[in-house]
Amino acid sequence: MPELPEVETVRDGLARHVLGRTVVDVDVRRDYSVRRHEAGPLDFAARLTGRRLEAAVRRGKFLWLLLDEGAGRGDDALLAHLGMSGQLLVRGAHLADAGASGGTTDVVVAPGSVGWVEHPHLRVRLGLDDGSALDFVDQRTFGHLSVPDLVPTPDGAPGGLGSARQALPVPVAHIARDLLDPALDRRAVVTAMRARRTEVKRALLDQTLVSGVGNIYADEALWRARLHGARPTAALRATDVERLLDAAAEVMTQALEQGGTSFDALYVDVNGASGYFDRSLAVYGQDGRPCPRCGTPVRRDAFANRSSFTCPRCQPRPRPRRA
DNA sequence: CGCTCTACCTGTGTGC
DNA sequence: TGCACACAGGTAGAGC
Repeated sequence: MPELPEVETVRDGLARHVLGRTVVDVDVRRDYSVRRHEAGPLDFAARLTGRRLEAAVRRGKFLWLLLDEGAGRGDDALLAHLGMSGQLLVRGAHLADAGASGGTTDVVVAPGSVGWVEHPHLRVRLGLDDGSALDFVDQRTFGHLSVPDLVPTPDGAPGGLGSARQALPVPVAHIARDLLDPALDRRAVVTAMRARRTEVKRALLDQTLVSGVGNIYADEALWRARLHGARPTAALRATDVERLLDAAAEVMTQALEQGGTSFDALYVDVNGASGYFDRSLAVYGQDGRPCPRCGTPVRRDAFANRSSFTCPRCQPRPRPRRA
């Protein structure tokens, strides 16, 4: 599933392959994929057509492409959330000269030409001015695209953008900075998490506290920090929370490095953890397999309509608290 | 307001 | 073989 490292891999690919291009055609194959664009698919297409893609920005699991100035309107952006199966694929002619970044020898086929195979889960296609296409592909349709306005926030934009771009897409305004954002206030996150009256895994997954962590990396981070996700945040020491945040940042950085090395230059692609990080997962999806640290079989438990994976020895479950 | 729970989707895998 | 159902899970919004 696309969490922060996978989304960052996509952002990087977009930054290298589509910036400077202008959208010349918008083909929404499934309206549901633009459901968050409240003015509807026609308005979505109208707002994008003729616009130039100027920067690729990410916060947590949200990703957006800043658009050049629209006629008589404020700043806006093409916003994407990949959900659990979304992909952004760059396909087409301009990749022929992308050898410097990817070294690919693949035959490049223009969209629509002989030999072109369209992805069965293509939801939205953006035709670009060099004959290439940016495809939004999403099997399970939890992902979505929209073109929201940018709004100034007290928090400001991620990643050291210029002051003219100190703004976030409306749907991202409430999302906290992520663990790889240099401007993240770690101490404030620790304080906020400990102030919560909930379990630590729930707090780690709360995108308004710190963003980018999903179910997979939450379990991996908790395992690295030797904490059970059911531990009450209020009972944790500050050093426990700091260790957890360090572990989460570390595991996501490592995943990002692996994702980067396996990145196929022909695609701006993401297959989620199943694509390339599987072999490095200590506990997620590993029920019954030995814990890499102590050999105790990894355990799977129900958690919030999904699963949690833990080592019962390294991460002892807290004693049930009485109210 | 703070926290928990569910709806939203569809392809894949499993059990009967 | 075919059908039913569980499962994967991020987010918004409803509910308490």
